[in-house]
Amino acid sequence: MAREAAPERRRQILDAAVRVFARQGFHSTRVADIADEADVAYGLVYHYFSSKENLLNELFQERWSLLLEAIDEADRSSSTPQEKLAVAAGFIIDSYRYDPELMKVIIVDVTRAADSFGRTHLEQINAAYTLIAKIVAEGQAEGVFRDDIDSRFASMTFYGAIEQLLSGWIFGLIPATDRDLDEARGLVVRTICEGLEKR
Amino acid sequence: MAREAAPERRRQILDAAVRVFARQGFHSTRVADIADEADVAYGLVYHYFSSKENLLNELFQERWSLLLEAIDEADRSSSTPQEKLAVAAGFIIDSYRYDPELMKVIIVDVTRAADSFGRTHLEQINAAYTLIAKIVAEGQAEGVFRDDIDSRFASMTFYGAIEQLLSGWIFGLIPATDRDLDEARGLVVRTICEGLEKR
DNA sequence: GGGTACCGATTGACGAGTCAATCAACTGTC
DNA sequence: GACAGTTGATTGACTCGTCAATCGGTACCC
Repeated sequence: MAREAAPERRRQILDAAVRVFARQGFHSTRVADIADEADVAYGLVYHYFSSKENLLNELFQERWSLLLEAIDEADRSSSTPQEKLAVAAGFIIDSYRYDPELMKVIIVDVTRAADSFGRTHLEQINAAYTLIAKIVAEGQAEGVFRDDIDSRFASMTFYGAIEQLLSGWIFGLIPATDRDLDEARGLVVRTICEGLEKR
Repeated sequence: MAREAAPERRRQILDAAVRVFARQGFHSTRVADIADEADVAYGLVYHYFSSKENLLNELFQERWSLLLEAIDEADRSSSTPQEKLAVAAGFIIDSYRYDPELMKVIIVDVTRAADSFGRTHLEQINAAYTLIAKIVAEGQAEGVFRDDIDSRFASMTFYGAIEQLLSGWIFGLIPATDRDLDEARGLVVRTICEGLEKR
């Protein structure tokens, strides 16, 4: 294998890891599988990453930090709380749209298994919930949202609804055409903000 | 170890498995850990169960079949769709209340990793979503629920919201006193049915 | 004595991580 | 512009711990 600039090789391995993790799940992928998928020698994986778990961490951090920024940005630049939530939901759904494999890995292997690895992930994950709770709380302060539902509680509900949609797409339980993804954003937000009942 | 009637021994091992799986996660528990926790010889585990995975399956089936029954029962015996959803939510929340360890195992190790094991679990899991969707669809047919939100979609949202609450409790991200659990049922249902907006 | 509960040492596979060797590209020197 | 020395990328065979599952056996009950 010809020499490459280090950053490219690193990326090549990360990308391969996403594909393999998505296909087999973290626990049943051998680092040999990753090396094969990346077309790289076994040992090289350890030249760039300290362990298999480290590889997963990098993937998670890379995407999750974008998510945190996006939610924060939504809070700062959108007007109504409904719109803020819509932007946040849109970002998550688009993350799935453009890199379903990465989102599958994050949801199935990280988000869920959050305490088998160190508590580091958990703090990051919780940060997202907290940002969403902040949006809800602001909506309540403005008098747009009812205040008999705890903002933290509402934030869990909102995030959970979205994550479940992704799970549905990931496991093939609900249709995931481009059109479905387009509609999903509005549907979650409407469900959570306006409710299922006729008004 | 004295001889026992087979069903008791079996139960003893299942109960131990729940505790260990909940503590360490499925992948990092050794069957020796389960045997120790159950105060039973290593080999006895294989006398009653064909594999470690089989043990997990049994635990899942045992609880999930009750869940399916409960939702079905809710649909048949409650009056309004809101109340049906409340009964379903209540069952899941109470499952956590009375056996948080089992629910942790089911959510963290089964529900999420649903396709690394055979597709069997997935069908069972999907059956629950389908039952909930049925309740929503009936509500729509009665004119109680709006019909511009697909029932299947609404069901994912509803279930996802509840599961996320359990996750929050499991990972210690939101308070889980008895009072919180009591309130949760009404809160999810109100959030999903009535929405966050002031009316 | 036949069947069932129970025991735990042993086996065999598997897979993460190591390491010594090789190789390709620079860097400076004359 | 060639040659030696240096650096760090790349290789993959090997080590070494781990663990699921097996198996040959004993104890007990009918």
